[in-house]
Amino acid sequence: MTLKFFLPNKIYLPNLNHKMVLVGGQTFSWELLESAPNPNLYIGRFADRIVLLQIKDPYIYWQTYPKTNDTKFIHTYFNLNLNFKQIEQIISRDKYVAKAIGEYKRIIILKQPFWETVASFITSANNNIKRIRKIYLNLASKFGTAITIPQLGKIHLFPSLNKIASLSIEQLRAVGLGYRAKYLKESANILLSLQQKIIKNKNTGKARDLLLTLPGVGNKVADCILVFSLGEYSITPIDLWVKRILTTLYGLPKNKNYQFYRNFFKHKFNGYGAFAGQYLFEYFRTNKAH
DNA sequence: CGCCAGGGTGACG
DNA sequence: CGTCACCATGGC
Repeated sequence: MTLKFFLPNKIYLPNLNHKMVLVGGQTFSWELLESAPNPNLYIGRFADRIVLLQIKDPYIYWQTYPKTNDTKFIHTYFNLNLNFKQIEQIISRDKYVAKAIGEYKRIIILKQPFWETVASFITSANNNIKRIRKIYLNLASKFGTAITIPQLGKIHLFPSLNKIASLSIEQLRAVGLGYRAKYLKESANILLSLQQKIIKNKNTGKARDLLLTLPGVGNKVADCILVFSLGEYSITPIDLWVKRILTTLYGLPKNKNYQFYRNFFKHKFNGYGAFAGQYLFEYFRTNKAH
């Protein structure tokens, strides 16, 4: 069958590296609909909505379901209040970041819904990007409420916080979570009463301490939630790849603790270490250039 | 077949 | 505070 999508809304977001941003390492909510004749058509699954995107540089055409034309969600999600060009100028003071910016299209940091981000990065521990995305999709398919999308039929939302909290560990294991099933279940239970408090304290520094009380959330996952959901752009989550970059390219010693590497970015990029880190992560993960 | 993946936990010093 | 075995799963 032939799919013809007429997505009635558009935002101006020139030069976007949609592949690295939407199906890279910062979100696991998107799937490229490769079977459709329309190129660069993505579907995103969230707890409250399904989103269709079609990238036609410099615009992104979009629609939300079941609430249509949800401009507020799209503008928040793509962080359109930020001046990306200015941020890129600031972080370009570093030669490796400048090189990445020069060779790749624009990588932005999304502002993702809180619960989906927590669930994604609890899943991410000692895991790989392809499988994290698959588990996210499995969670939606098995436990998410289905809604009807024109031409696509029934599409499952990502399961809500309440839904995951109501499931058994055995049910969660069935989607491939492995030992992380227990962490996701227990964290969901805690978040039933803690979520609003964390979001309310997102700019105080207390949010991080609260996140660290969740099972399956350590230093790195907490930083990912702060950066990819709570708008904290001064820090950089230090994962295996970023540490590899810091020790090989920048010559930092290998046997330091998490805070040591984290502070390196915090003091170097004038409040935008998160963007610098994201460029380096995507650039060197893709290139495998040491 | 072994190795690795956007790490965290718990036990032990 | 630092180290280290262990943790499920699947792609390669």
